[in-house]
Amino acid sequence: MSDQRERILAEACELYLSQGMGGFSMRKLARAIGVTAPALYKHYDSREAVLLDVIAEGYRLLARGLYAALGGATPVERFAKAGAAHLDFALRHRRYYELIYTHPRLLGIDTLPPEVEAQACAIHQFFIDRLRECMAAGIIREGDPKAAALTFWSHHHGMISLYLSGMLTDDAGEPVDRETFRTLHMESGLRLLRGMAEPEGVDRILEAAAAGLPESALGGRSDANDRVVA
Amino acid sequence: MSDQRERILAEACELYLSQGMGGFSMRKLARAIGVTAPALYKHYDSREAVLLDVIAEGYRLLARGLYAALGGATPVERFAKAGAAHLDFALRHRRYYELIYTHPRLLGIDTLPPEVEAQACAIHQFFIDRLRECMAAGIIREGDPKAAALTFWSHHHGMISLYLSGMLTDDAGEPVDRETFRTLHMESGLRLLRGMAEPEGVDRILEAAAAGLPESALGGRSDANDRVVA
DNA sequence: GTCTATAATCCGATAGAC
DNA sequence: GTCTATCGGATTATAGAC
Repeated sequence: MSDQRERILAEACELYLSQGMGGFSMRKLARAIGVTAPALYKHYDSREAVLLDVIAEGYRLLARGLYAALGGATPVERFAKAGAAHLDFALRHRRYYELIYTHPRLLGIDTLPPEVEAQACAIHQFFIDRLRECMAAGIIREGDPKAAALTFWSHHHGMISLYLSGMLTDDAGEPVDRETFRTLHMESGLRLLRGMAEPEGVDRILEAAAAGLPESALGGRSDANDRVVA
Repeated sequence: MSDQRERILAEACELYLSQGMGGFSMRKLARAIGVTAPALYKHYDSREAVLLDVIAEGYRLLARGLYAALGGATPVERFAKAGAAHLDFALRHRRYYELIYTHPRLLGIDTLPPEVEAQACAIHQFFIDRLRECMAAGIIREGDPKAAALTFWSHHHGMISLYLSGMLTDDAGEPVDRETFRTLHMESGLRLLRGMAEPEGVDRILEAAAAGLPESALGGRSDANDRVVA
């Protein structure tokens, strides 16, 4: 990769990070670097190519943090470090985090390059492996590591996503700050590990859920979503 | 509200729903309705005004579904119905769901109107109330209902978000279909209720997490995010 | 590799006739 | 309420000189 191409990528990241998708145009990018827009096309075929490279950079950064967790001496240490690394990534590089967890279609991208897809799968697999070895070590309840990783990952990502979207507010209705969020995140993680229901409560909830299954209770017209989702 | 204004709103939803933010322009909207762009300005002051109305419509739709859950006879039924209504809303109106859980800044909106903010808070409060009455009924472990609602909500939203962003894939790497997702969602919810860790595992994880706290393990440069977040 | 110039297209919004 | 015409601006991308 040429020096100039590196420079373009770095500045594209900076630009995206500071202004989001709205600020991401070839003209602004060129202006930030100090050249004119057509010059960029000597290094990238299109705007989409630049964006894909920014996404790939986000994955590289996340992967670097996650794999550092492998330095933990025991399964439980690696598990804790992996969770911390993922959270740190989201808090320190929130734009990259949003980019990674946004459906490519919303970014105007039809399909991600196989190399990036592979990295996304690798991250998923990384969490599965952390759960698997914690099960073997008697830390996490035995079961399907893939299913357990999904539960863990969902809770983790859900909290981060709610925080980043500004929906986590304190009693005064103001968005919580970063340190408060870290505390909430850890407390909630503990709740996930210990379980939320009273022992006999689980069955009661199961019954209620099963009873309500047949009908789709939400009375709304069926619109374009069906097409989009299908 | 005039008939035409209703028609504009309906078509704006449809347009955003099917094409995402990129497809949401006054010109495309006018074309979809069969008028010219300037005609829209007789009904809405600006593009942003239309977008805000679409968002408000999403909240109305979600709220309608959630409050139908109050028809449940017992706390546990209302809890189960509320979860099902939220999931149904996400699956049937995925664009509305994305819109509601997207930071307004990413949509080019500085501040939501107080009326919409209030509705967002009401939804959060709704989940808290469901948890509170399940605690009183001995279904959910006693504790702070607000904190418990956050855990429940995060897991719920996290799974939906991962599914909608296309990150949930089967063994062949293909995105899972809707029915498979419903199954995964229910199984994962059960795992959350029962808890993931072995009893003695919780303490081990706590130790490991506490030991790793002081340093931010993720070695990356500190970039524009800090400015954005602050 | 970079420039100027330009093509082609899209955007939000307004003025004024009907 | 809707139209035509238009302003002023943005965008991606290309052609061709240097």
